[in-house]
Amino acid sequence: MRLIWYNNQKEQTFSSKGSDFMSKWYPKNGRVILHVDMNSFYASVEMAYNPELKGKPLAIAGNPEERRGIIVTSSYEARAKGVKTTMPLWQAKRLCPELLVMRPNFDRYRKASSEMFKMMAEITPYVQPVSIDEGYMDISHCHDLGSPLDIAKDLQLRINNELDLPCSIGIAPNKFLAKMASDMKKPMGLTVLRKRDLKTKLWPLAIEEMYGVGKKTADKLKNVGINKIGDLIDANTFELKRILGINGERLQQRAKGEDMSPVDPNAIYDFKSIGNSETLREDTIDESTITMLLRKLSRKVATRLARKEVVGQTVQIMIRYYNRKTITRSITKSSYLSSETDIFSVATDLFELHWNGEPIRLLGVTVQGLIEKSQVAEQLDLFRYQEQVGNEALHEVVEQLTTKYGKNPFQSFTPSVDKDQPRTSFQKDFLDDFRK
DNA sequence: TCTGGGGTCCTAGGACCC
DNA sequence: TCTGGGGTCCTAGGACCC
Repeated sequence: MRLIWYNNQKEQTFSSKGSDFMSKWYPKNGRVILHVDMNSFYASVEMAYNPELKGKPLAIAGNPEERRGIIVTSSYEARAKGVKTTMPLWQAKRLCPELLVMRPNFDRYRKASSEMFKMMAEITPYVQPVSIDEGYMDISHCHDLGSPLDIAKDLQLRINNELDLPCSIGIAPNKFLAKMASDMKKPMGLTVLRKRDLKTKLWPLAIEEMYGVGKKTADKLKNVGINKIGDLIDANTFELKRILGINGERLQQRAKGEDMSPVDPNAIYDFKSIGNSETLREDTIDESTITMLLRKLSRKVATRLARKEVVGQTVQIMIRYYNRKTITRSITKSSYLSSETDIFSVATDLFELHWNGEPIRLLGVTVQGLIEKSQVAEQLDLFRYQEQVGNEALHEVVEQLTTKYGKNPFQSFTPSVDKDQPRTSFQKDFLDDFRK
């Protein structure tokens, strides 16, 4: 019997106790989640592309020609010499003088990425990409394809055989544990992390190894004597909440091995912002340089908005000064914008209003409050209707529909229609009805 | 010679409304 | 003359992740 992977062979023979068996090992939320994590992805793709690079210390760096380049990814050979992600290039070269450095070829990476996600999608539609090189899969219902371990093994082999790319896969009852598991063995690791493995495999890990715990959080936790993931279990929940807010509670839940968050294939479609930023070659106070960069960034953002067919309501700029002090300033407009001209104009206004005159190292432009272009048209419909029939008639219709649907998608609907936009499919249905 | 660029989520204060 | 309490939106900053 392979349907219950929680049991290894031995224990299965012990514990086949009828119904109790099912409830014990294939429980209420008996999910099986994989986390697939490509190993040193960019470097591996380059090696697959040019096998002569294999076995050599290779690094992909932001801007190899420039002073401020940093290591984005490095091969295991480079890591062995101490080269690490985010390390400045000059530092990496000092540690490893024979380091081969390439700039990123994003088109290659995107191609490889889409091939690997295709392979996952052949196993199940429940695939959630989280970045170019990692994703979750919910294979709870894939009994026909073999045991979870077999499925993972097959997938790993296929990615390796057909794409020449190594990956690690974590197998667990939820996303958090799967993520932690895929991290435990690299490269080409396959790690099963069951609830009953937590004590030996998860809890002894240093607290900073935990997903969601960065430097700041680790410091705060260590200050109260929490040094290992297991220490979170017995910690006082109120104390954790006091120190870390809602995140404290969540970390404790996860340490206990609990994480109900679903694998959501649609998550990638509701992005909330699109932005571009760039570090200048040299710190500058030259206004024409600044203007040129703001225009370039606005253009990039506008192009990406257009490609995704969305528009946004808020424009944010980011200024990083020579001393790395960074500020953000934003403004929300009453209408939506998406053109280079509009974004540039708002960004420039914000810049002129808030620049303190000190030398600038980096500028960024981001558009937030995104909605689909098509929904703006729907909104205009509403607006026109309001103008035609007046506010009261509009109210009446909305109220009728609210009764029908049980809730009103335009919560603070009156008096300004243009403030609220449909966001959910429910709202779309509502609107379709409304038009009639 | 320090430290890129793309994001998400959370917090906290003030404005404003009911 | 002084006064509640809940809710949402906007803005800025911080923490984290890849």
